[in-house]
Amino acid sequence: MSKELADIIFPNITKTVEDYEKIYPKRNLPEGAVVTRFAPSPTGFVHIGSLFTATFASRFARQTNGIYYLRIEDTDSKREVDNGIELIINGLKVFDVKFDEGPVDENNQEGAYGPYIQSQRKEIYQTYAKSLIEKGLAYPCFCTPEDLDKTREKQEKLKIRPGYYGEYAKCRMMSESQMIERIKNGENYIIRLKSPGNPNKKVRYTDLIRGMIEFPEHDQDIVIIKSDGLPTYHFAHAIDDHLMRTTHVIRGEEWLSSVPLHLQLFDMLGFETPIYVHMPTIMKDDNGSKRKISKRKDPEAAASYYKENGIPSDAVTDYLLNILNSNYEIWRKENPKTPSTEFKIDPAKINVSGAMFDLVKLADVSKNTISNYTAERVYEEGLEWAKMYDHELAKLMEQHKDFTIGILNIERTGTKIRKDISKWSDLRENLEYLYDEVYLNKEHEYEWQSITDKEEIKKIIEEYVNVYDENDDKDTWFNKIKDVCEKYGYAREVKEYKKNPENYKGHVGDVSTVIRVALTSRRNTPDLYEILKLLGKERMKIRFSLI
RNA sequence: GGCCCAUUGGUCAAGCGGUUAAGACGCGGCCCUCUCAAGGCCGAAUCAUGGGUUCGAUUCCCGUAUGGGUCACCA
Repeated sequence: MSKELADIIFPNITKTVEDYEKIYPKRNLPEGAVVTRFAPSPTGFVHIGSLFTATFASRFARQTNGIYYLRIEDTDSKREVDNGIELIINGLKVFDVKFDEGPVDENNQEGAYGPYIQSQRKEIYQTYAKSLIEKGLAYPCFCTPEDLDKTREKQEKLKIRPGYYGEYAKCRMMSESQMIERIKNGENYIIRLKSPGNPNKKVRYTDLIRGMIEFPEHDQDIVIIKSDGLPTYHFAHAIDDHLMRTTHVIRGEEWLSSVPLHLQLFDMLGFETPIYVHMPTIMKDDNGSKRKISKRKDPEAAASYYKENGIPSDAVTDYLLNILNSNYEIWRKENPKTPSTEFKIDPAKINVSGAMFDLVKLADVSKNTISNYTAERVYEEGLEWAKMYDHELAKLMEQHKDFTIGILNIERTGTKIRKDISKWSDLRENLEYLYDEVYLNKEHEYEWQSITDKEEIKKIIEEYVNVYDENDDKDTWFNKIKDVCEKYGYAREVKEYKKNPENYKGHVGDVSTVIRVALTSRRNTPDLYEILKLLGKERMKIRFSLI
């Protein structure tokens, strides 16, 4: 019936929808396998919310032995960026999100359901658009942007729902011969869907996370093919997800309200509808009010922020998993060293309302993550970070590799693990004062505590130098400090001092602090015995001589 | 504004008609301890609100408020 019109609009389309059904057959996958995808615009920027969604989607596919693929949605040429595809792939790889199919770099793609770049699928979309026109389910629209603005203004004035529908869908009413004539005259046009929806009727669908949702039917004649011949998101979504045999459409909550349209599209195209999964939006606390975490205002909205700030990607993943399924935290506590991929995500446990992104909590998660690393791993990852963001530190770490690993290994083995690093940028504070070239070339403010008298300090130090032996074991070492205490009128035990404070000038803690501060100029350090052993007696003496 | 979604401590949240309303982060205190970090113990702090339904509502229903999303030839 509308074959003539369809042929005039798409004269070069020779394949049919049946051809494509054959080219992209149903996937042969085990029962329950989830086929899903990551479908970004190639802006190169990976948003924390996208990472959240991708983390869930990739694991969900993996745990069902399904497929996770990448599809690039580049139907808006205005938004593209150089190397956009690689930036996305690499940006996600860092967080252990990998694809089974899709583009692998700017020029290559893998998988049997491609091309996976929408701009390369123009003919496919047009084939389906042509078929819709043939069936009288779509039509060309000649309205200019100005025309559209005018109707919108009119609708706003009248306080009625804006849009291209009902009596406002002017071109829908046009006769076919008139359409053909205007096309032949060379007028510009786009293709619109002839929506059969009735807004007084309801559509229902069940979201995997949200349960049943009811909407009025969609009745707008939305654009499916733009004037550049490329499809709009909605049209491409229906066709691609059908042809790529997607079982689950996992995407951000912002798409929720277009579900009625998508359902309609699948129906008109004769496709089976996928299962929809709308992920909650990650929010940000902005002076007491809640808002969507934003690329423009919040640096932490970029997935790359965490790398720059020295937060291990494992920690970010752990935190994200934490807001994804709150039972993850308990699992993690019971399985501190198991790869997080072993955790079975339950989509039903995903919270519907968007979580406020909490950098403080992230720091805690990260602290635990790092505490489970070996000293070597801390060294390697820390160095990798420092090479990018703290060159001076990187140089020191490289020059003193074994020494640095030694420091990092203090209180890292056994049952009582030290947890004082939550990000690689903490490393400078933790290491710097132990490198001689930094320490020896600096004026120091000594943070003496209870014993502040210079003469007394010198006396203690001198005596300590006399008794210290690098070969002592920890007990012997500590007993020698206690001997110094006794000699100068300090209690050997803190408890003893607390019982009879009038009998002593102080206790072993005070004396230890003197040694610690004389050695490092600071009050807080890891285990003194270990530090002394790493530094050795000679360097100890040099440091003491500075006070 | 229309439509849709949500609402348990400051934050993440368990809960799914009867509970002293878990747990984690953060905060405060104590303990442990050579300092700090950690760890242990304790504490302050929560069911937005008004109606129903019910013997009984945090839980079910309706309204209100608040927050969020969405209404393009952007995705």
